Amino acid sequence: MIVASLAPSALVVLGLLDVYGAGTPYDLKRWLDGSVGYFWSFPRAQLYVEPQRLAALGLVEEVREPYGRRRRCFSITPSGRLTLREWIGSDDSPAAELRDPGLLKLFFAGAVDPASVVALARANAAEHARRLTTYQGILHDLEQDPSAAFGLATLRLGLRHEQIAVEFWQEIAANPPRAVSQA
Amino acid sequence: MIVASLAPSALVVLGLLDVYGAGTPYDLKRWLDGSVGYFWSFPRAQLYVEPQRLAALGLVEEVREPYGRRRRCFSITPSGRLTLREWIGSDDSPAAELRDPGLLKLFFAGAVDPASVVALARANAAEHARRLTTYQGILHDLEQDPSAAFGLATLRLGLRHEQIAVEFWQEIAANPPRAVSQA
DNA sequence: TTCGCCATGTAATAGGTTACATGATTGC
DNA sequence: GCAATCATGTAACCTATTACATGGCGAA
Repeated sequence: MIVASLAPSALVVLGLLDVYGAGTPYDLKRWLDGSVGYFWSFPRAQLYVEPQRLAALGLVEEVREPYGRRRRCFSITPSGRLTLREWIGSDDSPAAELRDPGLLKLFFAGAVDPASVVALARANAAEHARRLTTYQGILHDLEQDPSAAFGLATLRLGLRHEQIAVEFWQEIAANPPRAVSQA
Repeated sequence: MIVASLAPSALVVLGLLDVYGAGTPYDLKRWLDGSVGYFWSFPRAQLYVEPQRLAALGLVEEVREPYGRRRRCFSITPSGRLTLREWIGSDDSPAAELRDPGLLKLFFAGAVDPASVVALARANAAEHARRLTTYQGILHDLEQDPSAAFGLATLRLGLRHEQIAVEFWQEIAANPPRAVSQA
């Protein structure tokens, strides 16, 4: 049950190597930024450390260029594939979390003036609209690609999510909540 | 610009003390679990460490029971209130992230058998349905409370979000994606 | 009055983030 | 051949999480 000891970011690395094939930390970064990074990001430095941890566990294999840059190139091992599938099949699953700083601000916005609330809402509406546009672009690309069925599925949830976020913040901007202190 | 040096969880603590008043780490835990914890959680131990960091910065004040349990009770200072408002008004805002382990699994599920995908989808649909019910209960409570306008607003986004998540996973369960490998 | 749960705290560790430092490539 | 950008790596620091250890309090 090695899977229990792995943090989500480790599984992300494993999954990326499984889906996209072998790659350097920089490849991983690009793959991450263009896919799951939209809902589960972490900084680049992780992508140098994490594969080495996985290599120590035998879940990925490191091949280093013998000369020149001596770049590290990682690939998933059979044992790594097994672990990845074990994780996908396991019914352990921590609850999903939204992790939205804007929403956090809104929750605590009872004590700021309404104009600031409106500004907050407008900024968030714009940000989510931008994200929505990005997703529509990706949708267009992925629809061409029959091997991208799973990426497409996750993207569709992202799209709906951004749509309701845009609506939500527009409503807040149009009609900001007013805290009425209890008498 | 002290606000720039504060992690989101620090602001959460500050916000909770602002909204709910003075409290012990355990109070903070209960408040967190019943409100923003649904979309921005962290473990209890943080709630012992974080307030002390904030106290060192002068943003909260610690009063310790002189005898008995010698519990720490924290309250927000005027400087803390200022910082909180500064943060809410600031236009720095990292992008929202979904942080959904189930979605992560789905993204990488191209290589597992369809039955596992269906199981994953059913489990997630059930989990989100449960969460939806929880939110509806909270909605019922908050609607009575005129001072809860901002909590109510964030809750409404949570509700819509859970609704689309339930629909999404039901659709996946009914019609799981099939990866067609490229020829 | 003792058992069990709620509450409280801390220490050690693992994980994530920032910051620094430098090396290759490509376009001009 | 030089500048700009892309790419690579590491180390220090800070944050978050787990694990441990204990204390009080209420119900049987």
